[in-house]
Amino acid sequence: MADVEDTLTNALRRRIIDGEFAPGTRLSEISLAEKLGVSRNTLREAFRVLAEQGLIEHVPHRGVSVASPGVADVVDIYRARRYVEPAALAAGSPLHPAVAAMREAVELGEASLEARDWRTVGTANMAFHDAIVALADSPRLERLFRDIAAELRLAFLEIDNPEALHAPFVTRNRALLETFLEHGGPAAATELQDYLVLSERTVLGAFTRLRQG
Amino acid sequence: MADVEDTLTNALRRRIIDGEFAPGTRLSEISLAEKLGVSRNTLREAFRVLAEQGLIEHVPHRGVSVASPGVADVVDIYRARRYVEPAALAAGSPLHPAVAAMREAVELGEASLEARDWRTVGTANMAFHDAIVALADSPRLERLFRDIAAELRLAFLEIDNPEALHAPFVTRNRALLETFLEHGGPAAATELQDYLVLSERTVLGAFTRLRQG
DNA sequence: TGACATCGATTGTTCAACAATGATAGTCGA
DNA sequence: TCGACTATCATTGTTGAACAATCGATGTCA
Repeated sequence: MADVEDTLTNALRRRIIDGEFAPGTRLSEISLAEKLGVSRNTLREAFRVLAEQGLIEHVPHRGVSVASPGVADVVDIYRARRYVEPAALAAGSPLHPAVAAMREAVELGEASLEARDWRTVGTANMAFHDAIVALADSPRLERLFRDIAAELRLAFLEIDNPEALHAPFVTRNRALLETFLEHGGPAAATELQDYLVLSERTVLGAFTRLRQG
Repeated sequence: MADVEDTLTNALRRRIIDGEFAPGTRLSEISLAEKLGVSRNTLREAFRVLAEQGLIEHVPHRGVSVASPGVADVVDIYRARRYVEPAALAAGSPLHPAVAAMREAVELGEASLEARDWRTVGTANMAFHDAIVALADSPRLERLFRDIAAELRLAFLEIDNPEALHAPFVTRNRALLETFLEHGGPAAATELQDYLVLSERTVLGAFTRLRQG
């Protein structure tokens, strides 16, 4: 299964994150297996992995569906982010290789902002925060962030107003990087705390508006 | 699979954590499936879940074996713990339901210490820290801790000197709980930082001695 | 209208088979 | 004798079909 299924798991993961299957979509074993050209058993193994990662939801005897994070999930995701990201930034070294990734993400975000390519702006924002977590040099924390970042992407898909969601943070990413390099990790960590509060508020606001109208 | 396999996954998980399969043990699909009375396919699905949780290691075409955490893993596990536990304690409320769980864990640890039941002492210690994480009210952080706690148990199994590993921390748990209740979260968080450093050093020391002879 | 029984579709699970891969053992040559 | 090579074999990866178990929907009846 490592051959076909590892590929299969990644392929499915990418397609879900890319929004090919909208959040909440039921994933039928039979039809999806046929569509992907694999057997039901192989597909089910991939399902278990993705369910464990929180990307799909598995209800016994009712099948799996793409996760559709709610307000509680978003709140918890940001709570987890506030536990990890500021601390990683505070303790991070400006000489760490991940700093280059941070800079690249900032620049990609700025370029995509100008091109009004909101999808890529969102990807760049996530890459920026991924790089922040990478400062901690902890595979386990990176894996946690990878999973919650994927969940957050699903939440973004539900909202479907990428400009409001991603655009405001390109400037903040640049500023945060400069604070980190010029004033050090602790100062940047404080700034990131506010950043995350604002980001959470933006997402939750969009969610609330979604429910009302 | 939810019926048989959810049970199956939990059963396997428990047996691994309990040390029925020593760290590093190869788990043959055929023989284990026969032993457990399930089919290979069903067992493989459980394997995927446990592999995702870090309890077993999966090498393509070579099967799965019980994880045997090394020094790097222990270091990373404690790094992750230092990111989560002190912050959870610092922000935790003394009125939180998890405080009762903390107290119960302390008392169970003290009783088991007197009975020289090191296995239960270890379980109680883990329950104590689990309760600390529960203070954060974050399902995702709890899941992270659940996984790394299980890995840590495997590391303990490798060392196999439960008294030195668990006994010293019963007193510290009691002290930490009292600090939390009497002087508040931040003070307790500071104490927990030192606690975790000491704990890590204890485990790593035992590991090093293990390699040398 | 609402409770109930029936039906159908899907999931849960098993089994048997075969391809692909990795490890092992045995062979050959230097 | 030793090392490289090859053949063999056991195990994993994957498939397809089959059947039981369960859920949801449909339709029936009071």
